[in-house]
Amino acid sequence: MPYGDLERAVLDVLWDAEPGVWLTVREVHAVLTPSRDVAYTTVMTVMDRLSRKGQVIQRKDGRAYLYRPRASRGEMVAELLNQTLDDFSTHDRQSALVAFVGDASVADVAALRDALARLEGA
Amino acid sequence: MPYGDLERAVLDVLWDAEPGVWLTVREVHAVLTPSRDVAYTTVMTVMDRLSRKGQVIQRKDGRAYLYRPRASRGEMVAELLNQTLDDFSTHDRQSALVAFVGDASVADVAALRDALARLEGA
DNA sequence: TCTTGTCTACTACGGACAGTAGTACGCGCT
DNA sequence: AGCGCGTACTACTGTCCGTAGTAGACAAGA
Repeated sequence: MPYGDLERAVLDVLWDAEPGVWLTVREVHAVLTPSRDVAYTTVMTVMDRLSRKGQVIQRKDGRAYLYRPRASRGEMVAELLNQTLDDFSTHDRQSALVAFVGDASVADVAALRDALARLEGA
Repeated sequence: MPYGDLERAVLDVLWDAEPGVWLTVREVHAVLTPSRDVAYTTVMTVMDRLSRKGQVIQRKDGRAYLYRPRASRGEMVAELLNQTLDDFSTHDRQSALVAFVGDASVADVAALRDALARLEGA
């Protein structure tokens, strides 16, 4: 698993915000805190690390930093999928995709068909 | 990245063997050793860890252990893809798949179409 | 039977990554 | 001038992985 548990939780908060909205550490912490008992500074550290890794974008606003995800959830997951494919199937990308489709749920298959159809149209 | 560099190299060796063939540590080490200067016991440790993690299957043959991958490369990569999707897109699997298809190379798109067509036929 | 070579089992260490968080310090407002 | 918020810096822990040595079991040859 790339990215830890808390990192993903933070990303989720950012992704669940309105697109284009920037959040402060305090706001993210507030969202997280009912489900996780985590210190403010911990959230800060994690968000800082995510920004170092390029997964979130940091912007200064007065004294505080504002954060927003670098890409949407879908885009970022798509990148991860590609990276997995790159890392593991140097030669054999095809058969991995075939196996993936073979295992896929009905809903996933529908989503794939749909996306491919959309390509067709464009 | 799940699995380290050497772990993947070991898996690659196992995957590149004839399907169904069991390999010894020595054999894997022999394949690896021209490209990587790595000790025999290192390969052994890695293979042992992979078997603890369930990625390879260990079978005793006399004194030595024989190893074989738990699944084919394609199957394992497909699992990883699914896991990424599960971990990250609790709600939003669809849009991740759409983004993935949108970014995909021509070859990947062809592979997907092909796999879907095969499903259709079956 | 003694020796030597081959395997495994056990142990260990260092670096990276992630969760976790305290402390110190700056800055603006009251 | 002091309080509160926010960041910067630092640090500790656990896990994963690369890396590998050493000890001990056991088989085959001399």
